[in-house]
Amino acid sequence: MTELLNNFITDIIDDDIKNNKSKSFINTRFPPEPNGYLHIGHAKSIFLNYGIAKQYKGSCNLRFDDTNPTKESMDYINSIIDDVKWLVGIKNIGKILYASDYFDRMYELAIELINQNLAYVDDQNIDDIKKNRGDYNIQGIESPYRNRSIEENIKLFKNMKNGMYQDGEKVLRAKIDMNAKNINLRDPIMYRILHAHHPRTGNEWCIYPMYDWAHGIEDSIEKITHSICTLEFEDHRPLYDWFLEKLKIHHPKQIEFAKLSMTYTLFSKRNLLKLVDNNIVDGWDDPRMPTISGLRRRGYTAKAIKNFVLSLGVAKREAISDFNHLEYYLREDLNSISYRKMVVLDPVKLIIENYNEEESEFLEAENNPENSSYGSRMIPFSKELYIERNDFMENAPKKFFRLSVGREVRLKHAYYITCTGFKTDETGKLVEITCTYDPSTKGGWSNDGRKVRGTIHWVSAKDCLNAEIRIYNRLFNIERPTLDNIHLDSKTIITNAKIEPSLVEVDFNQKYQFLRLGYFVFDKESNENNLIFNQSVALRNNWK
RNA sequence: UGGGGGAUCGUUCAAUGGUAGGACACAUGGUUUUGGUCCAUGGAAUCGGGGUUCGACUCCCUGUCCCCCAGCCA
Repeated sequence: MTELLNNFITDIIDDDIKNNKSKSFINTRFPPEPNGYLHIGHAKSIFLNYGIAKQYKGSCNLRFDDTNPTKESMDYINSIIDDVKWLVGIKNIGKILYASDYFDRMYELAIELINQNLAYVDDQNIDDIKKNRGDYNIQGIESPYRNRSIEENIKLFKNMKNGMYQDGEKVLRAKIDMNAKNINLRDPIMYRILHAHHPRTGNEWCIYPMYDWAHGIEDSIEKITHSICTLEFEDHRPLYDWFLEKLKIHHPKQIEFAKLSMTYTLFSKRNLLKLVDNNIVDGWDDPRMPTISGLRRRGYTAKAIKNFVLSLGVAKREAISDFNHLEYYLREDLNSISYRKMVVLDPVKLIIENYNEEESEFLEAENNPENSSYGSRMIPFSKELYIERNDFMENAPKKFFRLSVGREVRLKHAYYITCTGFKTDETGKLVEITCTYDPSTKGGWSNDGRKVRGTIHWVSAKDCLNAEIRIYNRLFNIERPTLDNIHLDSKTIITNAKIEPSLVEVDFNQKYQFLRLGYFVFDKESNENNLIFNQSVALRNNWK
C-alpha cells in the first residue's frame, strides 16, 4: 500500500515542478456533487487525489460541489462524508469544504467580469437560448441582449440576485464567441435563477452558479495546483481556463483521466437512483450495489478497494475492468484477516454410529491458518452432526473427494470418518448419513500414513445455532448491461443455516471465512435473536 | 458531414528510438487438516497500409474503429 503513484498525471506534475510551473507542494481535491451516494468509480478519484497530495506533500480536501439545490440534499452530503472517511481514514480526510461557502466571492467575481464587459444578462427564454446556440454544423446567433451597457447589466444582475424575477426569466452569460467550434464557448450561462431551498444556504440565494463558472473559482480559492477530473470535461477545459485568465486569479491546471467502469455493473447515478426508486434493490446500501456503502455492507474492506483501484492505474484510454479483478483483491485481504468458522448452509444429519450418545467433547480449531496470532477456539463435537448436503454423493465419481458409502474423509479439526450408509425419504431426498469414526485420529490426523484426500466441515447438531445467510450474485446478467439486463436471481436467502456456537455474538466489525464456502459478515439487520450474514464473496473453487 | 479525446496479451496497466513486461483471468504441475491460501510453469498482444531509422509500441503520412460534446446538470 506504500506503492508510489506513477502515471501520466504524475508525469505532468513532475514536469510542471521541473519547469517551475508549479511548486513542489501539490494540492488536489475530491469534488463530488451531493446528488447521490458514492460508488466505486468515485473511489478511484478519491485514492488518486488523496494519493497524489500525500505523495507530493500537499493537501487534499473533500469539497462538495453543491451548486444545484434542486438535486442535492444533506442526506447525500452525510453519506459522502461517511464514505470518504471510511475509505481514506478519518485523519486523512482533510478539510470538508463547500462550494456554497464561496457564493459571495463568486458573485463579486461575476460583477468584475461584467465590469470587464465580458458578461451580460440575457432575457431570452430557454428555448431561444438553445435555438440560437446552433449546433455542430450551425453557427450560433448572438443574443439581442448581448450588447447591453455595463451599468444596465450590473443593475439587472443585482435584480436577479435580489429575487426580482421568476425562475428562467433571465440568466447571466459570459460574452465569448457565438461562433466558437467548441459549443461550450458560445456564451455559456454563468448563473440561472432558481428559487429553491439549498441544503446549506437555505433561502439566502435565488441565483446559483453553473458548474463551469463555479468550479474553477472553487479550485482557485483553495489553491489547488492540479484539478483532476474525468474525460467528459475535456471540452470544458478551454472555458475553465478562460474564466480564470480573465479574472486573473490563481489558475490550477485541469487534467482529465478515464473514469472506472466494471463488467456486470452500472455506475451512473441516474441508473443507480432508478434501481433504488424502483425497488430493484433495497436502498443505496444494498449489498449488490456498487456504492461504497453497499460494498461496505457486503463486507468489502477499504484496503481491498484501494488495492483494486491502485492496481488499475490511471490513463486516458477508456477501459472496463473485470469484476473478478475486484474480487481478487477482496479475497486477498479477507484471507489474511478473517476468522475461520464452520457453517453448514444446506444441512443434512450425519450420525456417528460408534460415538456414544451421552458423550460430548470440545476440539481445538485454529482461527486463521495465515496468522497464528489469531489463536484458536474450542468447538463442540457429538454423535449427531450436520454436514453439507452436497458433500455426499450416492454414486460418486472417482475424483469426488468427499463422502460416499465406504469412503473415508476427514472432519475438519475432528476425526476421520468412514461412511456406512444413508437414508432417503419417499421422494428420494437424502435425509441422513451414517458413518463410523476412528478415535485414534482425534484432531483430524493420524501418523500411520493414511491418505485422506477429502476434508469436510461440520457442526454439532445439538450445539449449533440457526442463522439466515444471504448469498448474492451479480445484479446484471451480462458484462455490459443496461437496466434491461437485471439478474433476477441476484439474491438468495438461506434461513436454516447451521452455524458453530462461537458465532453467537454479533460483531459488525469482524470478517469471517466460513470454511470451504466463502467470506461473510454480519448484516446490519442482525441482532442477538436473529443472526444474519451477508456473503462478501465465495471462495475460489476449482471443483465442478 | 463540426470540435475534443482514444486504440498494446481475453481484461487492465507498463515499456517515452534499443530484448514488448507485470497483475487479473485461463491452463498444467507441486505443497496443503479448507477442491481455499501459497509456489512453479505455460499459452497469449503493439488497429490496417505506407514512410524515416542500423533499429519504431514510441517519430511522420494515411486509413479504420471506439468514446465524449448541441442542460438554465455536474
